Amino acid sequence: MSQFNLSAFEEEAHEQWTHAFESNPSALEKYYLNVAFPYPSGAMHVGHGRTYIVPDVIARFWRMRQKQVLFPMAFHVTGAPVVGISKRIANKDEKTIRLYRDLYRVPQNILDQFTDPLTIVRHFADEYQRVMTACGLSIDWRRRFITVDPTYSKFIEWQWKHLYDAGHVMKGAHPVRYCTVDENPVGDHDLMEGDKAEVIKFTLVMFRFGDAFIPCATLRPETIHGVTNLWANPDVTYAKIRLDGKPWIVSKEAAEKLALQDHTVEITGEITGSDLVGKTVSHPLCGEVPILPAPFVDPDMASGMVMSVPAHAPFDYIALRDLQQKGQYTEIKPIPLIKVEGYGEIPAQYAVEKAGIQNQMDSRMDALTQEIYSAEFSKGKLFDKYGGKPVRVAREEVAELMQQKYDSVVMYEFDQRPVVCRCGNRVRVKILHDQWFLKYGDQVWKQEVQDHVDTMALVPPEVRAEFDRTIWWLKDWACTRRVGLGTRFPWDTNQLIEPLSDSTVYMAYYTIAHKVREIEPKLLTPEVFDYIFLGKESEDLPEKKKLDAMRKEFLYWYPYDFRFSAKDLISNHLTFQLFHHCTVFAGQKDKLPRGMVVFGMGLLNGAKMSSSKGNVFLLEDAVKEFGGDTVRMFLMGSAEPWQDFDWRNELVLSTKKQIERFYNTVMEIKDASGEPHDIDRWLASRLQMHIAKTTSALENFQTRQALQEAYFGIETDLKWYRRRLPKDCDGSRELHELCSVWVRLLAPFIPFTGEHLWKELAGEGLISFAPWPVTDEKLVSPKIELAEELLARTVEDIESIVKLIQLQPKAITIALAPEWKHQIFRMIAKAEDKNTVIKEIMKDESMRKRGKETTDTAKQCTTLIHRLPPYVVEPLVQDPINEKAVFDAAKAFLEQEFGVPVHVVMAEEAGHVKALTALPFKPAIIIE
RNA sequence: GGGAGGAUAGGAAAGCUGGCCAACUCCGCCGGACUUAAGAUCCGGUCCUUAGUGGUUCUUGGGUUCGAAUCCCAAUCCUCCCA
Repeated sequence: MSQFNLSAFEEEAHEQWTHAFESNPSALEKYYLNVAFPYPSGAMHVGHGRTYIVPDVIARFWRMRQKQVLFPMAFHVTGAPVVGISKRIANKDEKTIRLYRDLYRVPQNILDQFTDPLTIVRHFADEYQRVMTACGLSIDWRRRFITVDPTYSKFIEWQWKHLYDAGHVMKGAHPVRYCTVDENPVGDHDLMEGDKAEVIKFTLVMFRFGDAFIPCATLRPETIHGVTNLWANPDVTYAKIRLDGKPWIVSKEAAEKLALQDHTVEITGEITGSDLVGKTVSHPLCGEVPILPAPFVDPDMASGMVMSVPAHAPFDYIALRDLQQKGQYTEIKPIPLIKVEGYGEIPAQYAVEKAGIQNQMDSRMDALTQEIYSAEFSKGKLFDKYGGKPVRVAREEVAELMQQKYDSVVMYEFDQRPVVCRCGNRVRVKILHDQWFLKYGDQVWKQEVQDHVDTMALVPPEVRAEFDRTIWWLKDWACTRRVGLGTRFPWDTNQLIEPLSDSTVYMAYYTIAHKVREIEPKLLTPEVFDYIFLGKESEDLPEKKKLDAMRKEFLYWYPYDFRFSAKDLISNHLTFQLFHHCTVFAGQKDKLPRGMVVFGMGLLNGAKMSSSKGNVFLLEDAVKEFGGDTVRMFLMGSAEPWQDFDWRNELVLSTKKQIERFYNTVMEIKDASGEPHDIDRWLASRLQMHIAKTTSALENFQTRQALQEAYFGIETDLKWYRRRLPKDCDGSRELHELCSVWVRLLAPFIPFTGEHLWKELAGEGLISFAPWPVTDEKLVSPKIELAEELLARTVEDIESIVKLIQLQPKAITIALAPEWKHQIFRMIAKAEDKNTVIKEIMKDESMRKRGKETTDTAKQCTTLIHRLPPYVVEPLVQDPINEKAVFDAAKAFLEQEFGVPVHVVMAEEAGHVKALTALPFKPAIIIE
């Protein structure tokens, strides 16, 4: 008998699988599923494993259900990250090199070539394919592509033409990080410092100083009425400028920044901070306020001038208090204008005093500012005299008003500093005007998507709410970039299509990916794709024969049936692709996606997997160490796909033992040749149920549930079966059929072991294509199962009693309930009104004669019926079993189990008080 | 801060259209059988208690109900997305 040797099985299977999963249109019904393709910038870890193994299990399942299954894979290489990686490697960045050399184990000679970004993604794309294959993924690799293939770019151009024609692509202005030395926008990877910094939008409130404006930057324009003064840094020399022709006073840094943000700036002079201090400016809405000195004012923050709202800003409150404690400006009082529960009259004062903050240098100031900011934003309301609106509403409205009527302008600034370019220069915010957007904000477009989502199958159902929300929350999306790999933007070839935007309809491209390569890219005009995907005829189409073949593929496969992805992509990619499908296939509802399955995230030993933190376990290592089947079965069995899952090496080991146990069991019993016994009928009946349950679980993507049934369910039954076999009897020859079913049910999960066992069982062809087991109704026998359940429950009861009394039993008597108790049981179980059922029973003379005995039994039966599962009670009512026959038949078994004589008697004949407690389905047990 | 989803015994995880629930299943651990032994396998146990029973449980605190892990409210914590 051949030994369990997973790696040998894997080798065997791989040989037979080469090209086996290449899938072409056929007479069979199709099933097309796909996964969000990977960005191959590093090695695969076990978290990736599950993302691709789940769809593979589903693919294998439907393939065995005799569908024509398409499971393709490609690689997403568009975007900037690898460009950054290659630069860092070129710059000999230690951290990056360590990651690639030590964690991902890239050989030095290849690492040396990683200064070219394409080399990185090509290397890891190959590695992905190798590891995916090692995991047994049944992918049609002919269709593999990467997103910078020239043919793919042509496809993207076609797709974008449709978006553009539909009016969904538009040009606009957009603030970006910008390096004034490189004269280029700056991506994450180009930053030396400040990669977390975000661009935020300030409103500049204009105070009038003589004929000039002094702009103060604020995130809280709604507090304008609470301004008591301005702050200027007395140690700073400010610039007098003409901004768009108007005189302004700002910091020198601000002058430089504003010039990048759509303003013409001309420096006309200087004025020191100390010259400003003590002067007054006129408030845009009301009266005059003074300029006070404040060393904390940073000239490099926004305009370099700050408006002070001491009632609501802790910094302003403290700065003012400090001055007043020196006896200065004592006439200034904070002006509260926002009411917020739990913060007293003057929130900033309340919070500062409650925290016991002494001065501006206190380290808690930032947190306190954030706290007030949040509290007021979420719960605050303006005083009635200022409109009485909630802060979150008023903020927008006031900002709008200030811009419309009071000369306010918007200024963009980073939320943290410094932000420094790799070249060493400071990065600024610049407004670019040739930025292109996808108008996801378009209400009509949203509605189209919503209408379609309503018809889609979403798994698990809970994610529907998140899709719905995302559709309506999406705003216009900046869809072009200047740096990275990708397809050139057709309407501005200096720019590239942004990575999330170029991978939205590629599921359609898969259908033709292997054939479109045969055509020269330059021939792939939009008309060509219009023909392939939309059936639009036009003159002079090249290579018509090939196009027809592709058209045929597309029509056969599309739309896809299910797309699989982790849940983090719901709010971008998964929703984007629906927007794009709705436009590209406008008017062809039958080409829109049918369903999606959304996964949970992966953990490693309870912590988040993260390559940068080194908390990863490479999938390849896992496969080598434990075997492909083991990795698959562990990942599928520990949680359902949509749950987060945790990988723990010590748990995986026991999964391997389980596979081995399965293998050994099958090898042991497959050639059994005994005559069938009664218990074989039970086993066959149970098997039908497991087939049905496994099937329905897989139809619903419940991999764990399916394994539960297919593996443990059958294993448990087999144990009982073998226990129940008469002494010295081997299993019957019917076990061969059970093995055949069992191996097929598990084949989607453990295909390597599956293929090997299939051969051992003399199965035809590859198990990967063998027909999925179907239930045979003829073999289903609820009655046999029920009888067996009665026996098993009784055995359990006997065991628990034997254990409790701690005596060595000499004999066991099983006393069965008399027929009249069965009658009561049935009447109660059937009765709709439990209150009158006793009366009903008492109508019977023979029952009445028994008196209290009857009522007691009725009570006990009521309790018992409650305790028994419906699947037991129901058949007992419909078609009672003959308990005597069951136990008589099992007498030998029971004696063998307990090693003492077993007597089966009717309760009346037992002559023992305990016997009187016998109930239907619950015989009395007397142990001597 | 906004949104979506979670929290179940040592670990993972089912149940969650209210009564089949002391709560499926797997792992771990403990005991027994087999074995020279280990491993594997099989049997049993694994909240407390007990002739097959009863008690206290499903993050915490309230509520609805004859009855709640399951429904409602609040709090705490976790995950993902956006800000």
